[in-house]
Amino acid sequence: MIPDRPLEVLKAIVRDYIASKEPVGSKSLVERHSFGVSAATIRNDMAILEEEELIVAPHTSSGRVPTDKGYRMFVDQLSEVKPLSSAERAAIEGFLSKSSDLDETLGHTARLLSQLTNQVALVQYPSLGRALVRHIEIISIDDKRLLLMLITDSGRIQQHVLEIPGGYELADVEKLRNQLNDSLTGKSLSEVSGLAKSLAQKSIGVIKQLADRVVPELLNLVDANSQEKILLAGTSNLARREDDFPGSISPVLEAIEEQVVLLKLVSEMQADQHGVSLLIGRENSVDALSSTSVVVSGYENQGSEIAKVGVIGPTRMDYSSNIGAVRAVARYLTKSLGGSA
Amino acid sequence: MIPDRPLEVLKAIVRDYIASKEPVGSKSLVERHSFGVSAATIRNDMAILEEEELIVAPHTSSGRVPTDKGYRMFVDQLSEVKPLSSAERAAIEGFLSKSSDLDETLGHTARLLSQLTNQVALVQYPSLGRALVRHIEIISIDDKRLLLMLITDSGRIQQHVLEIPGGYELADVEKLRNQLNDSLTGKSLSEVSGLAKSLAQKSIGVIKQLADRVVPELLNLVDANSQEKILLAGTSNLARREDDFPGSISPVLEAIEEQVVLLKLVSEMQADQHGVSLLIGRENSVDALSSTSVVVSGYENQGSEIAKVGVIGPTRMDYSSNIGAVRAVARYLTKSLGGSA
DNA sequence: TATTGGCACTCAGATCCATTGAGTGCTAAC
DNA sequence: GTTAGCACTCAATGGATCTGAGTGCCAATA
Repeated sequence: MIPDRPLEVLKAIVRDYIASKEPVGSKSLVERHSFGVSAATIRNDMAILEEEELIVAPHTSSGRVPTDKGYRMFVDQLSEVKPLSSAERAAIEGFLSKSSDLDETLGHTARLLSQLTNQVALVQYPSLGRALVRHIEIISIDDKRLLLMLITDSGRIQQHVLEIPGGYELADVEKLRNQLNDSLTGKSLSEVSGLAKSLAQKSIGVIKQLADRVVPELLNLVDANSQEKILLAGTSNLARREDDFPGSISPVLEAIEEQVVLLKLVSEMQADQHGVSLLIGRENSVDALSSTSVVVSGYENQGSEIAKVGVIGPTRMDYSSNIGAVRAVARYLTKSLGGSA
Repeated sequence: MIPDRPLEVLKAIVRDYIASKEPVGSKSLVERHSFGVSAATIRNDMAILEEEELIVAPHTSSGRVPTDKGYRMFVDQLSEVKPLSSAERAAIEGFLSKSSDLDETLGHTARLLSQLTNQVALVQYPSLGRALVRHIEIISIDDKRLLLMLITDSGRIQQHVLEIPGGYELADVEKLRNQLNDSLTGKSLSEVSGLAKSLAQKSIGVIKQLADRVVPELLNLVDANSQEKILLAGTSNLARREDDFPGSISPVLEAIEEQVVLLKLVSEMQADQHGVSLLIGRENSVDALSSTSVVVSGYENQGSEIAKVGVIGPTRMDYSSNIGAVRAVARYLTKSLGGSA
């Protein structure tokens, strides 16, 4: 267990380091904060912190810098997060209320969050897996092509054009559509596969022919597209923090552009205190991201979490305000989805 | 007019500089290429090129570097572009054939192009303005909500959920939908506005009430969403070329993330030789992009250009292969759209 | 007239060295 | 437990010097 004052010293170090980017030494520490003790005493405290691997010295006889573990202790101690300014709240309200469809809402959210935090924002698309079928539609485009659509309760819409080489009768399409809707509406996507197949088998005649064409495509929509997706915004914010990254930022950018990696990372994160979850530095398993931290929060529709929003930036970030911003945006997003989508 | 040998010298300088990133001097020039003349002669030629502002010396007595004008002359002289390797062709075919809907196709295209060129790829969404209405659909979601959809011949689909506070009759919706389709299908989006409005006016009774609700939203879809959109991929490729940019890359990233700027830039470009259009360095009007070049080509649907694909990278880029890649990808994209979308 | 060898000159970049100063660890005293 | 004092370390800074690739120019050559 770390005694009280050393803990305060750690917090001060983190704050100063975040603000100045310079390793912080005992002297500047006593100058800026009023600990009521001398620099030498602080040095003793710092020795304890170093012993615990909460801080390190980049070179012998230089100031100290927090380690991942140090940041972790810092945020775990964080009792309250910086609330947003009223201007920021207004910005969120204004921004999100404007959007109409899901794509737009999420796009706006990403941009907004990146501006609010000056970090790279990420918005995960609602996972199809947990979603429910709201409606299935089949639209005639011309005499040989149909547009198949799948609409989920999270507002996500998937569509695919399919060719019916032999043409089709409108009435048959209508029938099939009704059958599909009757048996699938309200079901979760994971159930669709089984149900749709058995429906195709039970059909007969012309309808069966159509169904044999349509159902596989429907499954494709569910399947191929339940591959999740993450939206990024504000990549340039990373570049601006360039010197917070050891070599070049390019591997970092590469890693976050790699959807698969990012998705895995994000989906493994479980919300903890403040309804926000974060990974600091090497706490995440992706090597290229070892000097970044990820802050995410879940957003909900109909009371259950459907996906995550968050930011990613250098470990040396302002955790307090980023946590605040991510949490606020997640809440507004939840609200905005509950409203209209 | 520039005499022959000096022109060859220019080409050699551009090529060597692109390959080495070092200012190139007369001596290394005669070593690497067989001009059959001495370094002193080359120096004279270089004096001419410098006179014409095709090359400059970063510092007195250092090698020379091509200017924007020099690059321009170089590409204008370019008689053939580097053809893709068969592996690359195969990659394109394989990649694009997999995609089903427009979103996916364009997403794949962007990733593909960025990998092919090692540059930042950009893909413009088909402009709604020039597109034709293929189909309008109104789908009942629940008893108070409708989903309005607009499908264009380029395969782009816009949708919006709208609330009908008083509820509606399915039959009325059906009627309205038929009316809309009858009068709008096949029309260009720019005509939709007028036609839809007059249709709303001519209607009567319940249908009119519905139309008054639906038509404005339809116009919104056409309007608000005819704001165009550009997809980016491979931003990290820019970061890798870090030192090709004077200060930091961050302003460059910022500029290309700014959709509006990029759209303006791209849409002002007109295809020239090779079916490809390019802006070199300061030829573009965006200040932050003064040390980048943009290579784009149009892609088509139904024989007319609907939008552009391309790459953006440092002026010091391999124009020959990038032009080749962009052109090839644009062609395949055209083909792929013609096929199924 | 175009080409060439020769030569003095320039200047960015590397290398070396001394200086500086923030910061440390330790010890002895309070 | 705290503090003052002190010797020590080492990154960063700023000359000073050296080096070499490359230039521009000129007089000689073909």
